[in-house]
Amino acid sequence: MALQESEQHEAFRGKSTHKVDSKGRVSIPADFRKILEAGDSGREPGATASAVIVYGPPQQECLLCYSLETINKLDRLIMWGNLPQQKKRVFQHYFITSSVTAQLDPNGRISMPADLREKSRLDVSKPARFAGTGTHFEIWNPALHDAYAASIDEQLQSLAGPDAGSFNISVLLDQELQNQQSQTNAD
Amino acid sequence: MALQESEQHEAFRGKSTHKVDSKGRVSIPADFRKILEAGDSGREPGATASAVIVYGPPQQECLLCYSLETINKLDRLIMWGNLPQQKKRVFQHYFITSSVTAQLDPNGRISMPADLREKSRLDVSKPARFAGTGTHFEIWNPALHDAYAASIDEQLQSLAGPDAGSFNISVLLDQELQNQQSQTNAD
DNA sequence: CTGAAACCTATGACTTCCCATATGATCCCA
DNA sequence: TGGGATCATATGGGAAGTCATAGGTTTCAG
Repeated sequence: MALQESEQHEAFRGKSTHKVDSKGRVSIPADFRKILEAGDSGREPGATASAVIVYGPPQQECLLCYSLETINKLDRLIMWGNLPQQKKRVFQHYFITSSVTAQLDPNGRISMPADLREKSRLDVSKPARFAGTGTHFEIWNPALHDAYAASIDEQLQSLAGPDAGSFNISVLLDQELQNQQSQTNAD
Repeated sequence: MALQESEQHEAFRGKSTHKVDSKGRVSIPADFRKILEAGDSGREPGATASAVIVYGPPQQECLLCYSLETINKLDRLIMWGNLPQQKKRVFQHYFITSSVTAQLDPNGRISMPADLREKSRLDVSKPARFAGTGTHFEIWNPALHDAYAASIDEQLQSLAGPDAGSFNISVLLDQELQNQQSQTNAD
């Protein structure tokens, strides 16, 4: 796989909530900003960093934000990679056609025009939730993201099993690591 | 007498209690700190180490703390590993989205913002319990950790059986080791 | 002439940085 | 062996800086 650990900058991690102001602008969390800056090294000295915002499919009511570095890798994979035609066309449509490049203003904000706000169900003068997911981060309507988080909690319950009295999520993860380990050893 | 002196600083071990100060900062136990430093080898010379704090699921009222080295392994597993979609989403949500990177201050403290303190039911100017659990360590409200310890005692009773007058936990472990042994031999 | 977008500055809240002090453990030398 | 010196650690607080947010002003297109 092309996106590998070697050149990987720090991952987008953590979540926070920021208000969309009356003009539709919103601050990017400072630590995300730093990753975007590191991933846009070719910009003019003194210029602010850019990010690429992907609208995503209709069912998914949030925006996906990538650093330039990461989106360039994806672009290359989509354009020149050895993908099946159908996947290629789908990825092309979402990651290239249905996306915009947004440059941060000097205060570290991006301005979200009406269609972007509509897509993510965000309103002027209302809060927006930023959620880091490693390779990229997402912008959500806080209520929708809370609902998503609740569904994750339920899924965790079912993964943990019925007899999990005071179970610990790291136990699940340790199990998974053991599986990987034994698979690797079996190879 | 020394057990296995060679790789002693691999595992987080032991417990201790430190006060959260009026600004929400708390000292990391010195031996945990050393492990975090060893697990953050890529940092600038002279810079302090970082750790990643995971909020964990709602039922679990404590914080999970990982070294960068360990969390990077987890990140890679989650982002590019061959996990079932559901597990991938659950782990991504907890270990990446519901986590923060915390850099230690020059005195070896981390600062816990209000939401972190809320999650772990810790208060400003009150003590916090640190508990090493091998791969990571946990930060607890001392009273909750005492309750947890009591529940472990009960579980031990039920494992030991009703006739356990003056029984010893090492007996249980020895049984387990025997099981492992005979399984290995059977292969 | 109007509305949207870009630009600049200001401010309060909060976080980080730096230095100071207390307390205990370890070491060393008489 | 005792007693002081030295170091590591835990804790406290003031000052400086960062960040999110709120304005206002300018620019340009339609």
